[in-house]
Amino acid sequence: MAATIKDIAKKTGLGLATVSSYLNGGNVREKNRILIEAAIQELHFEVNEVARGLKTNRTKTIGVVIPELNNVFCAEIMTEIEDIMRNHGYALVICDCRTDGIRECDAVEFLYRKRVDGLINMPVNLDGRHLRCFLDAGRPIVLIDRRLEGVDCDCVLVDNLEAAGQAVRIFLRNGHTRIGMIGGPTDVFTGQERLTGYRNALIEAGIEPEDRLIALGDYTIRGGVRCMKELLAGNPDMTAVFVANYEMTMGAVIGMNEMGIRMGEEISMIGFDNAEFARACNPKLTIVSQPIREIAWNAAELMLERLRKCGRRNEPGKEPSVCPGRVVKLATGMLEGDSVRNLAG
Amino acid sequence: MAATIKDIAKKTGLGLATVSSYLNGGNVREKNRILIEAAIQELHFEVNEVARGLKTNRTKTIGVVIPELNNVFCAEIMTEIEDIMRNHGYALVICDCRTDGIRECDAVEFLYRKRVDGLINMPVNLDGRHLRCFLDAGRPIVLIDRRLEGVDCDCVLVDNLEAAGQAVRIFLRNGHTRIGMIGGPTDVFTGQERLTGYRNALIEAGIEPEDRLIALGDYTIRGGVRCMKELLAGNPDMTAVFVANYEMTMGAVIGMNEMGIRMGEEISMIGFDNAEFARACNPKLTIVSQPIREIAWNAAELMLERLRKCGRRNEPGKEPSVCPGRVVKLATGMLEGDSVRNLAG
DNA sequence: TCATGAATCCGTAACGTTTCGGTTTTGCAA
DNA sequence: TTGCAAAACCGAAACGTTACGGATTCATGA
Repeated sequence: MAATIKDIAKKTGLGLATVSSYLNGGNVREKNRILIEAAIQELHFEVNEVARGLKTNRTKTIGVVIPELNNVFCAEIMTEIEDIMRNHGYALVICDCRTDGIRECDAVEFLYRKRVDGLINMPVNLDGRHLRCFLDAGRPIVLIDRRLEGVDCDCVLVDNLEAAGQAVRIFLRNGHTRIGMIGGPTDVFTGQERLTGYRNALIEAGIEPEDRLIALGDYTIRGGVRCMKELLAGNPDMTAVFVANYEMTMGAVIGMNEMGIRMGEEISMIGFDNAEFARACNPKLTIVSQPIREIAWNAAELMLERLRKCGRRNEPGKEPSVCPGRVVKLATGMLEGDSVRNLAG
Repeated sequence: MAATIKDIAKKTGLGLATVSSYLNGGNVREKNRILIEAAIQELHFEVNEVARGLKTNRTKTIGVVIPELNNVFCAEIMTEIEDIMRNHGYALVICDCRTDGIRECDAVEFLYRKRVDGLINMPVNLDGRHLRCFLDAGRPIVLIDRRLEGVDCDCVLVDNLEAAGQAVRIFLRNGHTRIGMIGGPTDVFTGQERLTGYRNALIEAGIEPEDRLIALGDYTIRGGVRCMKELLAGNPDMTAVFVANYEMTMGAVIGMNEMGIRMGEEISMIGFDNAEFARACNPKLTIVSQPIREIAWNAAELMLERLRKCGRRNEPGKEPSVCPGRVVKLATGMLEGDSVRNLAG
């Protein structure tokens, strides 16, 4: 039914190879170019990417495994990456592993079998075992948001230490000293880093971090609610709380609401991510904002670069990706609202 | 490098066709089955889906075009659909068109060229012109959330009239009569329907809908803020507002906050979608909730059914998808919070 | 043991590209 | 005009699978 390269070769009287060469940007004599283009028009020819893929061993497709599509941070990054990659002819196959290690393994394996050219992953598993197949095959991997020890690949992170530090210092500047934190799981990279950043900033200011002021959740709304209630119950003297991700920020707000405590008056608060939610809070919530666009741009760029240099079937001799993994670390921002009370004023 | 079907044919001494038959669930003698399985183990063989795709003219991939990934409603549906489709061996290529008609066309064309087996679309364009290529090729389409006049394909909707009606009747039951509405664009299917539902419910209760109580936004947060402020400024007697999608609900809450008006006291409110946001509001927001799981399940099931019956290359004679488009309409729920004040009490 | 139908098996020809190597054509200087 | 390198062209052989039609094998009953 659909026209093939053969048809247009026949129609133009040219050879297969010439047409193919034209399609791939090769040089073709002017009059032949016109001939070919006319034939393509007339027969509505479009190259069969599958056949091409079989021959070139590239699918022009890249896989993505993320913990939760239904999560503004992930979704926003995906939107941006998808845009960039599609402009370069790459389709994005997105797999949501629901923050489950097993599902993550399954997803990676699925994508491997689908022969995606590369993998972008916001990892849930702590070791890189689930990435083995891509690593072994020399297909490029870019990690986002979380680093993985012992896995040599590109990686885009934010400066979590500094993000938490900034938040704590805002509290300090406004006269707060009993500053609580709702942190993430200590076995998650960002959870660790943000907690460390909080601790360091306190110590720098001469304040000894206290365990009773730290509640660790699991990055879920439910966890945020629980943590906030715990902190409130256990620390009547606490005046401020820093929350280390978006879901728990929402949870913390819910928790305060349910306890009948007014944010920004009785308890000051700094949350994380999602400017929209922050604006919707009353009073407006101060948050750490992550540079979504930059994260996405860097991830896409790292991936595209790898794809450009390596990946052909018969790479002559040398291993393709001997170039070691690069790490990009980006700065976060602070979106100031009215949720931090000045104790001096 | 990687083992092919030929290798395992050679290893086992069997023919190509026999191995292929085994791989596709055909019957093979017990001893050969064992032979083949051993060879597959030993050579780490896995079928090349691209080659298979070339031969069968199926990519086991389906395309999705949505207006906004960064939108809880879309994202949640995608998560569910992805899960189901992947369990059936289908990869999801998701394209975000950012609520832009041109981008939507581009995305559909991109997916068509990528030769996805089917298309799931939450359409932005009003006519179905962007779907032409899939329609002509007889590749299945499933629309979500919005119907398209004149396009014959499967479609999963919710009962928007009833959703809006329920909201209005809750207000009425609590003694409200001056009920405002923040609606979507009238050229968007759901926008139309929800507005009609609101109007009908009022008329049914003997109240004449008034234009001054209706503000139309563009389904964005910004729009929600603007509409809420407009309504508040123009209608000092208004006691309740129904908001017709999630983003505008968030906007409306922001708007009220910024005007210093307490939700559930001065103004009662019913929003849309996203139970999490509703819980985070103070007081808890009453919302219309859409049956995400059911929407996703139905869309996936409709798609899978089409894929099962049609699509092979040389369908003998008959057009594959003569079976006309089916429309599934699902009921919404109501998640009651404390944002509707009883004027009688 | 033989015939017989059913169940398996097999070789080969596609599917639509790219690529290898060799051949023809072109443009240009002599 | 001729010579010659460079540019453009070409056919055929892959890439790894499926599917057709015919060949082989099997179990079974006479």
